[in-house]
Formats: sequence, structure tokens, C-alpha cells
Amino acid sequence: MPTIREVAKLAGVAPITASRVINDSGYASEDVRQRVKQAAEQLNYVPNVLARSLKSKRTHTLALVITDITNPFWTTVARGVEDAASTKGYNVIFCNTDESAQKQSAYLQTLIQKQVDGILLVPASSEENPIEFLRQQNVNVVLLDRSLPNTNVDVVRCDSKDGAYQLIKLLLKLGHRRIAILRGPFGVSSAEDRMAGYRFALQETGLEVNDQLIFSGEFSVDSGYQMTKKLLSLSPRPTAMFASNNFIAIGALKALRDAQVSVPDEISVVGFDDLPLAIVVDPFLTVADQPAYDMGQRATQRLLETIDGELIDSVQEIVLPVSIIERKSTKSIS
Amino acid sequence: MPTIREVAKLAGVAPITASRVINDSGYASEDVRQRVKQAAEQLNYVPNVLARSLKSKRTHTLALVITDITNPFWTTVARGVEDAASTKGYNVIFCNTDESAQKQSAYLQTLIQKQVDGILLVPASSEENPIEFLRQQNVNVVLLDRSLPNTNVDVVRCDSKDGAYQLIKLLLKLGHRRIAILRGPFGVSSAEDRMAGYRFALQETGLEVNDQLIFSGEFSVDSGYQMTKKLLSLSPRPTAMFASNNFIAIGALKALRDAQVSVPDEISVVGFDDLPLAIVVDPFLTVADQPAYDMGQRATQRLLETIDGELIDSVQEIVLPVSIIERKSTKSIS
DNA sequence: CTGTTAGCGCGTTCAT
DNA sequence: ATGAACGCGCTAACAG
Repeated sequence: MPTIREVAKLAGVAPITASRVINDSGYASEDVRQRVKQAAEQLNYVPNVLARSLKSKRTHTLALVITDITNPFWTTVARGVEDAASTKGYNVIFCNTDESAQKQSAYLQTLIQKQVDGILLVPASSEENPIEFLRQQNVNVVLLDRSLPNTNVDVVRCDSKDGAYQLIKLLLKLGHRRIAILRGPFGVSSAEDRMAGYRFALQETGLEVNDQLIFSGEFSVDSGYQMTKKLLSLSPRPTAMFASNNFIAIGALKALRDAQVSVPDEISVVGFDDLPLAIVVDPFLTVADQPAYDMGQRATQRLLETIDGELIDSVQEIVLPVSIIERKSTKSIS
Repeated sequence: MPTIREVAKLAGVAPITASRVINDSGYASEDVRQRVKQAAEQLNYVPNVLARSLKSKRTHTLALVITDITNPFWTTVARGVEDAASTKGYNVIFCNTDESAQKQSAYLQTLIQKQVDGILLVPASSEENPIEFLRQQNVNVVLLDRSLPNTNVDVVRCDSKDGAYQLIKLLLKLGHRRIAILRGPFGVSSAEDRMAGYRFALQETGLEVNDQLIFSGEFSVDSGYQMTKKLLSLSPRPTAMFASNNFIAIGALKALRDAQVSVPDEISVVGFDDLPLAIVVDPFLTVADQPAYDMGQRATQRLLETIDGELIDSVQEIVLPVSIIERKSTKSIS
């Protein structure tokens, strides 16, 4: 792999001159310009941006640290991120933490070593706050989907509380009173917010929150399945349930099918996160849909702004609205 | 961000000594060891691997160039890649080409500039062969999913021809004779292979391949939808159809639903690529399932081997078997 | 318009 | 056991 020095030599100029031509910075006579370009062409010269980055302190590389790219919600976010990043000339390294604080901190460590210009982080549930560490290292961060308590960072997230609130309201209007929730991990703000929305809707209607109807688990298919099995052993059985994430919803629907409980005839189900349109031929689950792609894009734009030093002072929390999509998984109680 | 020089200064030693302690290379007295470690701790020292990479010519970063991370098939591949990579201490940059040769070459250019140690590439359909360029640049490459004609590169792909063959055989056994194919882009080896499998199965059975029953398009939902609409205008209508990719299958199913053609009563449908189990609560499409995760993993392992210079000489083509999953979208003709 | 010098942060080579 | 010098490839800063 040729260096700029070799190009310069072939063109009969000094390295810096070749550099100027190649980066189109500074002056250069047409003659020199030609010679350098030709030399670069001839040698198949490709600049080594590592060396450049070492000086410029810019790598034009971002990192996306999510829990699992396999979840269609995160996939869509990732696509939004990559699109926004590549438009501005940035690349994206992606990392899956699987909600493990350990994996997360290992990744963050490496990413900082690699001098990424910024990190989009979906913080894994954990005691430790990763932000302080990142701050010390002077990395730009934007939190994605989840906020962190007592932490002054940019966040781009969706309105989980409102989404949950609306879904429960919808069930209440249909006459349901025994409404269960399959909630996500403690300490994860989106899970807590959805729980809060659930609570709020019930209380607003003058209903008590029944602890028996609250099931907690992971944001996973398996967990959704397990929680639903427990739920089904209750008697009287709830007439409606709220699966607080797409994977939980899938697990729930599987469990209901296995138990031959029909939706919505025997139980109404609402979910959070839509399954991408492309995936489901005949969608039937009523959900609160989050603008995943937008979220990725917005967060990336925000991150790039802070990298460019535009808005260093003001910390922003961008909350995107969710939209309720009513389909066929709920039914009025009679 | 502190440099090793500052750490050394604080510890009262020379930079190189600090370096030795931190990288655990060479000798250092226990006393010095302690002092350096403490200094590093105190300053929150994180080594700048850019500088290291500049010397070592290793970035421990790979790139995954796919068409669209949003396709669950690629998502799964991506997860396999990232898992295999991170296990070995590598990070992964991901890029979406959307089948555009232009985007692809722009990405490849940047990736080389960034000195990635290797590239996992799903080549976009194009006249130009990107491999020669990569060869010149001395980058390690493993092709994913698709091979390239007359090109001596490692490939990890699935047995598309056999998958298609088996699916068509299955339809033939059910008595179908008018079997349509919704094929993918010309010049994309997986699309061509599936076409070949289709052809082969028919010919083996002594049937002629009827050009009217061959529809060509993109690997996209929309394209699947369009092709199916055309297919439905045929009379007599085919009794069975083969959607040669997951997105095409989704589009096809949508079109069939919109036209109120029932599957499998009025038409049998088989597809390529399974929709991830997690996604589909009640899967019903009969498909040839590719081991997407494995493919990602195997390709990455192979790439890392070549990076480590283990097997530079022998070019390998790894072909993974697909498995037919029979469900409820086909019916015997009577 | 072009070139010399110097340094980004690190680690290899060769001394001491 | 520790350190000085040098260079990876590139580009500001400063001549000329």
C-alpha cells in the first residue's frame, strides 16, 4: 500500500504538496496537480485515514451500542442511524450488549480506545452509570430509547408512558377492569415508563392497581411466554393484557396459542412496538408504535451536532410521540 | 485525554516504561509497575489504539457490507458476524448498499481508507467486479451469500440451488405442473442459483420451463407484490408459486390476500428464507430455511483466519445446506 | 505556488 | 530493569 510519500516521489514533488492536491487544500499549479493525480492513480493510492485521524482527532466513526440487533425495533433504529451517519460521511460500529452491563462496559472501553467520535447508547440495565466514565473520556454521547436517572445527557426516546397510558385507556373503554401488564426489567426507563402509564390510566379511572396482575420479566420472547403462563393460572383470569415490548408480545401470543386461549375472544391483548409491516402479512395486534427509524436518525443528527460543537451547552431530551394502531386483538367486554 | 507520556511523567518514568507496564510486555520492577498503574488509574488513561494501529497495521475492525440490515435474514447474519468478531476482539462496521453498486464502491473506498482488517461483502449486482480493487488494496475479503463469476475469493453461502430444487420437487410431488417462480435480480448468484434449481427440478421431471411463469424483479416486498399481480392475471393461473426470497414472499402473500386468493386452497406458495421464528406467531409458509446466523459466524471465522495469515493460499467456497420446513402453505392438487 | 520541519501517540530497536 | 531515538502516514505551521 503506497504512501503519500511515494506518490509525491513519483510526481516529483514534496509529500505535503501531494497532500494538498489530494485533499484539495491550498494552492497547486495545474501542472503539479496533474502529475500528482496521475501518480496517485497509477499507484492506486488510498490515503490512510488513521494517520490523518491521529492528527485531526476525528475518526468519522460512530458507535451504536444496542441490546440486540436481532430485535426488529433495534434493526430499524440501526438503519436510521446508519443512514443519517453515512449521509454525513460517518461510519457506524454496532455492538450488542444483550442487556449485560459487563459487555457494555467492555464495548465502551474499546470504542473509546478506537477514538470513535461519538456513541449512541441504549444503556443496559445496571447499577453503574456508564455516563460518568464516558464524560471523563470526553466522548460525545446520545442516549437512545432510555434515559438514565440524575444524568445530564442528551436523550432521544419515545413517549413510553403516554403510549402505555393510551393503550390501557383503550382497554378500559372497552370495559376491561382486570388488565394485566407484562412489564420489562426494573431500572430500564422505558419499562418503568410503560409501567407508570399503566398505573396512571388505572388510577385516573379510579381503579386500584392489583399487584397480582403485574408480571415482571425481560424484554424477550421466552420471558413473555413464561409470564403469560403464570398469568393464565390466575383465577379469575384477567380479561385483557398489555405486553410491554414486541418480544414479550410474541411470547405472550405463543403461550396463548399453546394454551388455546383465543385472542380477542377470551382475552384482549395490546402490545408495545409494532412488528415491522414487512414482516407481518396480516397484522392483527393492536400496538403503540414507536417511530424507530426516526429515533435513530434524530439521535444521530443530534450526536453529529454535538460533535461539530454546535450545541455543547444545552442538554436536550427529545421525546418522540408514539401512535396507537388499533387492529383486531382487542374486543369489548360484555 | 491523557497520553502515555503524561502517565509516565506522573509515575516518574519514561513513556516506554509506562507502555511496557500497560501492555504487560517486557520487564518492570514491581515498584514501577505499581506507580504506573496508579498513575494510569488516576488520569483515567485509555490508550489510543489509532497510534498503535498506525504502527501495527492492524485495526481490529472488520466491515460488514450488506444490502439492507432491515431484512431479518441479514439481521441474523449480522448478529452472527458480530458475535464471532467480538469474541476475537474485533469490532464491526456495518454498511447498507441497497443493491447499489455506487454505494458499495463508496463504502469500500472508505473502509479501505480506515484500514479495516477485513471485509465481509454481499456483492451488489453490478457489471463491475469489486474484488480486483480490493485485491490491489490488499484487504482480506470473504464474500457472503453470493459468489462472483470468475473470481478467486473465499465465499460462504447457502445452497440456493438445492433449496429451490427441493421446494419445487415438493410442489411437483403434490401434483402441481404450472409452477411459477418470482425470481430475484439477474447477476445475483443466489437469485440465479434458485432459478437454476427451479429449472432443474422441472426438467428432471420432464417438464418444459414455461417463460410465462417466470417473473423477475427485486428482492423486495414491493417487487413481490407487483410480480404476483402480474401472475394472477395469467389464465389459466398457475397452481403454485415459488417466492425466491423472504421479502418477495411477503409481497406475494399481501397481493394474494388483496386479491382474495386463498393459500393454499387456490394456490400453493413456497418461499426462500424463513421469517425468524420470533417474528411469526403462527408460521404457515413452507420455506427453504438458510442458516443465517451460522453463515455470518462461519464467514467471520474464515475472514479472521485469513487475516491471521493462516490460510492465505487456498481459496475456499463454503456451502451451507438449507433445510426445508414444511408448513401449511401448500396443498396437493386434486 | 512549493518545500522544510515538526508532531499527533505509540511501540520497536537498540543502547545503557 | 530502564531509557533514547526513531518512525508509522499524514498534515499544520511556518518559511521561501
